[in-house]
Amino acid sequence: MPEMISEKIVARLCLYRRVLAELESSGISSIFSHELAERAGVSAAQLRRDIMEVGYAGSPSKGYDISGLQESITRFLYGNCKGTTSIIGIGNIGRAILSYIGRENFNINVTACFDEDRDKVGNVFYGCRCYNLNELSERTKQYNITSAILAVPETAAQSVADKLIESNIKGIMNFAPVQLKVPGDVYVENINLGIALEKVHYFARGKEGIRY
Amino acid sequence: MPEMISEKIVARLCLYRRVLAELESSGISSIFSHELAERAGVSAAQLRRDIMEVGYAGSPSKGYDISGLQESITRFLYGNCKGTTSIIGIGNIGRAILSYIGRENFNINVTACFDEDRDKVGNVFYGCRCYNLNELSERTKQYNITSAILAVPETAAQSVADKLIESNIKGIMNFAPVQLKVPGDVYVENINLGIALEKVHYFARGKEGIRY
DNA sequence: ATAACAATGTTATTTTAATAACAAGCCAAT
DNA sequence: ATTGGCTTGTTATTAAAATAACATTGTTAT
Repeated sequence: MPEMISEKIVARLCLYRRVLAELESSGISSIFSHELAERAGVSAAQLRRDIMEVGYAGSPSKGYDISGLQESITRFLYGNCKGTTSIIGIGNIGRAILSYIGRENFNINVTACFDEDRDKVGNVFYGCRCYNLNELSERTKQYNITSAILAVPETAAQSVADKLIESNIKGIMNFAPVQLKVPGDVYVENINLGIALEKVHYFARGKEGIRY
Repeated sequence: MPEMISEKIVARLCLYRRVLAELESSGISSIFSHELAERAGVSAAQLRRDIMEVGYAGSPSKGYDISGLQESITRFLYGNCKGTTSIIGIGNIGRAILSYIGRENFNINVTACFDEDRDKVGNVFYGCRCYNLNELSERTKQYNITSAILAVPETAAQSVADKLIESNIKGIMNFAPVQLKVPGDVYVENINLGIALEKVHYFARGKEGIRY
């Protein structure tokens, strides 16, 4: 990957890829920028500018070839390597995301999951074996896992993150409402559902000047 | 609320409020902008600019009064009305967020939840009674609910959203990977966990030029 | 063949967000 | 008392993102 691209563009490329996959399975073979843009909920200009980044060329008459563009975006996002990740903490959120990822196809495989609850260790959740948390480093290296989904309680988040980083993980999807301290080469995506809900409430109240 | 503020600022204000609540419960009474900023993971300049929006004034010598600032942000975000929301779909994600919201205190109360599974209807999940989905409009109006958490399967998302809008809901937190079509006065916050995971994978791979 | 059209790829402009800069204010130390 | 060194609140600057504009290209119809 030559140079890094902005988070927003990456997120939208993932979105386009998903829309393209749906379109492909419905039998369409090509699509114009404005149509694809509408389905993705973005403007046509923005979509074209994003696709410029991956370097795929459509045709002025046919638009974009769906399978070709899809493949091109996939190569851009994933290169040669397929994704391997793990989930730490098989509580409500851990299980929710596991069921979600298992169902859909993201080119990302949840290779292992971890918990310290003895009732969970050894079981298989949605096709994914649960290991004891104290095997975290060992298994992470063994399976060459490079990112992790952190779904442990707030109090444990930083110490587990530290172990992950020791095990050479470079990306963390963090569900704990804590600002993790990580080295500069580790990417953290914070998912804070509480804050998202507060946002919804704020704009539900205020949009269009509605008062109650 | 005089005029609308950007989504990003709102999200950060929610974050500050949470950090302030933690600080308050640990007995500290005032804090400087750079300290609060560090705990929230933002720059001091940005924090001060954000706080400017809510119109709270700190002191150059003491910094911000923690309870005062907290109260001020709360009033800005919530006004006089406390939040009432509902969850539609008590599957894995629905339960996860319900347990999450129940545990923490966001000034937002999950007043009702809905599902069409007869085994769930009538039960109480994390303190929240589950109603039949066909009572959605009725209950939403009855309890004066103004936002909703949409955690139903992709295929049902749009039709449920339509019912919500009919019931006068103005904010939706949408977990379904679909671009909902809603009127302009309805705010939608899309939570797409699959895309978030793909982002993590991309940056885990690319940051600092690491290749494998 | 060629003119007209429509969509692309890319550059230019505008808008928005983040950073930095700095005057004003307050306290402590002298 | 007054200077110095902090902070804050706000304005100015820079950077980033989104939008719009447009020249180019390929296709279709005449």
